[in-house]
Amino acid sequence: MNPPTTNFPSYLLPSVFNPRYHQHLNHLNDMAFTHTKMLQELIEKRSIDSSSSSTPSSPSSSSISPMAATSNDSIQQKKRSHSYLDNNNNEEQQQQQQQQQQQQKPLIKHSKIHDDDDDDDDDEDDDNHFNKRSRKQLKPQQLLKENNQINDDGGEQSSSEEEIGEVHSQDEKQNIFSIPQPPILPFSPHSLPFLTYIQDLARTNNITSPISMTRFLENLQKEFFSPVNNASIETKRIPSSLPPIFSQTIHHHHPYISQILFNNSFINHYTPPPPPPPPPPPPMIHFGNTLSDRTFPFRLSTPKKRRTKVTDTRLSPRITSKIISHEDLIDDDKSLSNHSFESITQNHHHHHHHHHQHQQSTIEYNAFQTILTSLHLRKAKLMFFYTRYPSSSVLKVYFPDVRFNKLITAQLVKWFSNFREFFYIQIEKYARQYLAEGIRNVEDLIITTDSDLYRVLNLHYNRSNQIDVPISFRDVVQSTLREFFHAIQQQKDLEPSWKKSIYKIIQRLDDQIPDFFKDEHWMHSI
DNA sequence: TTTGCGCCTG
DNA sequence: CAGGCGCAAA
Repeated sequence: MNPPTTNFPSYLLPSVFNPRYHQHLNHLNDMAFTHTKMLQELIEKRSIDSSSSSTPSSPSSSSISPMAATSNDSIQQKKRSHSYLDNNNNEEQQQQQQQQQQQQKPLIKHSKIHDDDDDDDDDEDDDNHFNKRSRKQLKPQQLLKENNQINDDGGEQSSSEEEIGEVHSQDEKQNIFSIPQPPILPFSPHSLPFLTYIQDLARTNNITSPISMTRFLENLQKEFFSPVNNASIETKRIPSSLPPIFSQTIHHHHPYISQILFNNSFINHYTPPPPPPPPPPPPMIHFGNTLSDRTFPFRLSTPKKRRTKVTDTRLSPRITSKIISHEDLIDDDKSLSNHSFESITQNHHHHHHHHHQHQQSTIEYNAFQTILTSLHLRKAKLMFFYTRYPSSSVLKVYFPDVRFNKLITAQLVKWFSNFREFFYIQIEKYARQYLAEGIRNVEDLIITTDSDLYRVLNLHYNRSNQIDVPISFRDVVQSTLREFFHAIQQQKDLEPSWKKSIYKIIQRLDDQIPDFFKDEHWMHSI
């Protein structure tokens, strides 16, 4: 099993031509620059500190409350029953009935005949849809049965276990010597905040003792690896052969550092990746050997249990199950910046008044949100007035205070998916309603800001009603309504995925999101 | 085989 | 809103 050095795996070749690959590389590049710089500074600082200041007196091994302070402010989950009138089959019967029972709804505009004003949420069953059958329209595929989901997980776990498994064989690197300095790396502008963030962290936490440094770096490491959006896939392929040029810096240092440095070179030179060696990953190795870290139980042998509930919002599409299997990666993704460093200080029995200071600085760090708050949710809802189908890149731009990782991105995407779902369901409901009322032409469907449909939508995406709903949204609603109306009228809804075409049309109606959405101050004002 | 998306459910 | 699931494009 000698690792071939010259020919790189063929499966990597096609990906080079993938646009996303370049995009990904760019991002990885930025990350690598930042990490390199940060870690170099940290290393310097550590060497200085550890040499000058003797080891801290109190090992304080016991009683580390890992993160007892997980706040669970759960976002209020309101459940509403979306009833769903689906009266496609017997149009005649229904029309008769419905007209009898609710012929009073005259036109689209100003149809607040609804006895009530308050029950915006559940007004969906105002009209009796006796035929409300389950939403599930039998898909043709369902004939294929679902008996085989056993094999499903079998392939999953096998596929991606080593996201960070590349740490290994530092022996190779140790053999080399004599390289002066790591290359000066261009500084990525948008990584600046993160860098300062780390610097502040180290400074504020008074990283003077080796042990605290160790923990600091460990946390750092986890923080780095977890958020690597999409990057980990590539990263894990990076082989062990480390260019000599970096060896001095990293030699006898934490594997992560060498990894970062190597990534850097990899990205910079676009070196074709050598074959991926099967790295038996010791996920986290102690930082030096002189340290008394043998004693600290931090999380070297955590039993890897999957977290049941995270602080607040969380989501995991199927990928999560994979990621979670390496859970240490994302484990404290959300709480890391908040709690872990606090716990460090606490571990030293320094429950002093400094605590207050630490908390304050913690708040500052949160300039980089690692979780999505209810504020973000509201903001996302408002963005929905402009964009129904935001790309992930757009989301990144308009949530500058959020440090994106796979889960965050997935969660945001899921939010908009849910927004759309509600949006379309409401519109479909009204379309059927209007159709049942006897409206014939789509031209008669006119949405105003007073329309019930519009009001319902506005209520859900703009509760406080304190924001500016763009006029364009009205047009979108109207267009969507007409599309649904027309489709239903043409009995298109009997076809399997008849909504698909509508979605495509609506997708083109996305507007530009105003820039003030990027302003954090503005966000906090809503 | 791996992502992304839509549907459904709680 | 979040989790799960299945299909299908990549």
